[in-house]
Amino acid sequence: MAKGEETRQFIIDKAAPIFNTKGIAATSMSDIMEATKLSKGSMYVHFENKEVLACAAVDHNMKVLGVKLQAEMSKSKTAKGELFAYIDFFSNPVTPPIIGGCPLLNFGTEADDTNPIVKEKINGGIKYNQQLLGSIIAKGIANGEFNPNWNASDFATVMFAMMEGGHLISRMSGNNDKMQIIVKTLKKIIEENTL
Amino acid sequence: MAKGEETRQFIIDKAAPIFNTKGIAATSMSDIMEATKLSKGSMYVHFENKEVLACAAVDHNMKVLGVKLQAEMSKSKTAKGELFAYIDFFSNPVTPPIIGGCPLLNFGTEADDTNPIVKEKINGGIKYNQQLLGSIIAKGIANGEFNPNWNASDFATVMFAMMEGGHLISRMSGNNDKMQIIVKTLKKIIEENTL
DNA sequence: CAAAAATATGACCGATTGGTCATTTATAAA
DNA sequence: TTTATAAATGACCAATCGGTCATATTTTTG
Repeated sequence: MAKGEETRQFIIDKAAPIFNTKGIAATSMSDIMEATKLSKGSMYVHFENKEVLACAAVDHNMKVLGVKLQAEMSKSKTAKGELFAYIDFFSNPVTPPIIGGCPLLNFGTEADDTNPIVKEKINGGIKYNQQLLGSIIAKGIANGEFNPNWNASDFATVMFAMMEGGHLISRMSGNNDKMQIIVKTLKKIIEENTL
Repeated sequence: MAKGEETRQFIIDKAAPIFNTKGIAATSMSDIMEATKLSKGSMYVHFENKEVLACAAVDHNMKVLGVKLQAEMSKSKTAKGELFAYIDFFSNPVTPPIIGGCPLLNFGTEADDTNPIVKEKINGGIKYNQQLLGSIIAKGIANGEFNPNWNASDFATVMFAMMEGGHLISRMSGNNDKMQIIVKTLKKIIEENTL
């Protein structure tokens, strides 16, 4: 990797958790300078402005989270195991897989009415998650693991929504109790549809 | 109402939707000045700083939403009717009851790691919603409307989480399709527990 | 109506914002 | 090793930020 690209990645690595924690608007270029110990001029060699850096940070957060998730899910052999791995991966919002919590929730709500580019990135991330879950269920049905009358697409939507909602509740209360109820409920539904 | 209190309320009325749309960090006092057509000095007669105004705006958004919700729910005579009214009230995230969408989601995610005061306000709002739903179900069970084995508290949590998650999904995609799936699923569960 | 108190104004403040650029330093190519 | 290219620096910029305050105006009180 060329020196330039190396520094660019280094900046993104340091910036991503800051943006995910403080939000885009509340994160300043000085915050990134402090975290990277780089000069202001150097930042602008690699990113033409704050918006571009923020977008790169959004992408990075989603990618890192996706890679960690896949690493966990790939340990499972069955469709049911994969769904459980997905649930377990996100079952602890107070100490989440990446600093700041779910980037879809964080950047999504901030970008909603103000940043169409980031909003579309988040929309893509949400769709990806729903499709991932839907295809696992479809695979499980094809496998003979799951009840063939189970609506894969609908449950994928419901499951994703419950996880995000549970994430919000638990982060606000500061403990994972409510998320555990979500986890328990989802696993029960999956069990009920397991043959 | 004294003149001072009148102006204070007027400022909050104008500021609340702006904060709910842009977020606290991204909303400037100039934004409020422009919306109210008041001078900067006048703002600081009624609010000692931006943080105090933002808190008042958060409270206001939650209160207005709560009043509108109660108005809809009070039309129902049965517990099932009240739950359906709650669901219908939030069933259209693209054109939500108040400008900017759900304040619990908006301010919650922003305040999460940065603003403990607002965070606690949102935590209170979330608890209130769960308790509201839980008590309606409990009432329905006492009534003989609902299956007495239904776990009121757990379903209240699940329902609230699904609504918030669905809200996020639909606002990001810009249409209510996924929220309709959430609505359909919740109503089906309620029907299944109706005697 | 007059005096006192509350409210509204806008110029002004220091600090910080995102962003630029001439210059220096380090890397890559010849 | 010399030369050309890329990257890093930090002083600097205009604009905006949240916030103050002397002054003017309006409202309330006696």
